[in-house]
Amino acid sequence: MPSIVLVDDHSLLRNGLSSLVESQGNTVLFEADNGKEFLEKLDKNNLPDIVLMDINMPEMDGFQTTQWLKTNHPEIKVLALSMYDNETSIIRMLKCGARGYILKDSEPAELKAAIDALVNQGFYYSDLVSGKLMHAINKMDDDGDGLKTLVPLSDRETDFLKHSCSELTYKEIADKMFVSPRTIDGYRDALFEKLHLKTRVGLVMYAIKNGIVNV
Amino acid sequence: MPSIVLVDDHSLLRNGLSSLVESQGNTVLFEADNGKEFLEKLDKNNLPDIVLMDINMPEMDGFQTTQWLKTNHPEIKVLALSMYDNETSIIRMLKCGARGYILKDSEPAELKAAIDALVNQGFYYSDLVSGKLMHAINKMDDDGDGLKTLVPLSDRETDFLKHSCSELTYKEIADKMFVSPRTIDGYRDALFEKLHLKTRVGLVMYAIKNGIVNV
DNA sequence: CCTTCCAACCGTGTTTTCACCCTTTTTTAA
DNA sequence: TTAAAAAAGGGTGAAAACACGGTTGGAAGG
Repeated sequence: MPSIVLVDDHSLLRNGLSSLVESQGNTVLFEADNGKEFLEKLDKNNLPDIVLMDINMPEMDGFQTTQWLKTNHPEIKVLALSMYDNETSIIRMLKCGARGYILKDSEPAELKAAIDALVNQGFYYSDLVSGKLMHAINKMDDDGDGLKTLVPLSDRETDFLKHSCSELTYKEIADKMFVSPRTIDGYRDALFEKLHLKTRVGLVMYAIKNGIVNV
Repeated sequence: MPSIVLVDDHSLLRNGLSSLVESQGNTVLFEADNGKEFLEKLDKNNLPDIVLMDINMPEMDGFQTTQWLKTNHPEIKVLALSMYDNETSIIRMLKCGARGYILKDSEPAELKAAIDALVNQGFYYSDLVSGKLMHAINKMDDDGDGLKTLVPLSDRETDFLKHSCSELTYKEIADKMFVSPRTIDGYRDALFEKLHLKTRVGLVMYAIKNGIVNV
């Protein structure tokens, strides 16, 4: 009987999920509202087999938390649970050490299948995940830049990206970030290059899809 | 024992929610994936007391479905269930006839309180909703335009808004919509006016927050 | 019938955004 | 410790976005 921990900031979903996975024959060790709370509640003498991990959370998100688990408790298997099926999130989550990825609009049967697969085979790659992986690999070949989908953004760039999702002009953003407008130009151009975009709207959509800003 | 129907496209959440509300002493009549499915499943001889209604759904969203219920079965009480706490959604949902509005990250206790309130008093206005309503009223006084938050957009404007959430230039959008770039200018200016915005990024953020485009 | 309203369209001018090419300073890594 | 990379700042010009003030033609209502 696999022991499971739920990490998600939507407590209605989390509670419901809790009864669901228990009815499917699992034990829920505890629940946490976000990554930070999860770390606090984690008991070294009673570790879970599986963590059902949301991605977008306040305080400490799914990427960070999964990464932490990868280095500190690699034996704990993470099943990512997300609202969205965008490629970058999937790839990034797998990069951080997740063993599977399912959407919140999956059927309960798929959740069960995923948990079983994690217990028995150690991983669960749904058609969705396989498809996205395949697509990502194809794109890698296209532009010879395999890192494309998982470009790390610097703190300043992330900060700039957040400010871009507003009606501020670049000059105003420069003021808020205490740098010259030219520097902002630099951040923007760097992001255009990295993310293969060409307009500010593109930046905004990227930031939202990847949870850099919260809508 | 109040009978309840769940309408939400995230079946994991829906299933979990189902066991949760049953454990709280309610009957779940049925579940539906979206508004359209809900209408199909609705049995005139066995109507629910309460509908737990998600807002963002494919096919037919929470606004439309609630509106339909308001005209066809006003005795059925709708409790809106949303990810986001943005004012326009709340106001619009109440306008459509919802008797309450709770967030998906509420505690189960709040869900129970809301359902009880709907049964006993016919409505549930949480602090969140009251606060937003108050704020909306204050803003009404500010600009003398009470309709501000619930401006109806024309089909063409909505269409334009969707296209705006891309890297297309206005000229390219004009081509796609088979009108002159000047007309697009007009749509944009009209939306700026209606929504109190001044940049394209503002439009994009509005479209996303109000579910006009799906991320 | 006339007026009002609205959608579509037009012109002009300013501001913002984007592209491209550049230097200096600081940090990182071989 | 020296080479390379990253971060910051810069200039110019073209393209896109925005502001404002118009025109036209058709539908709705007094």
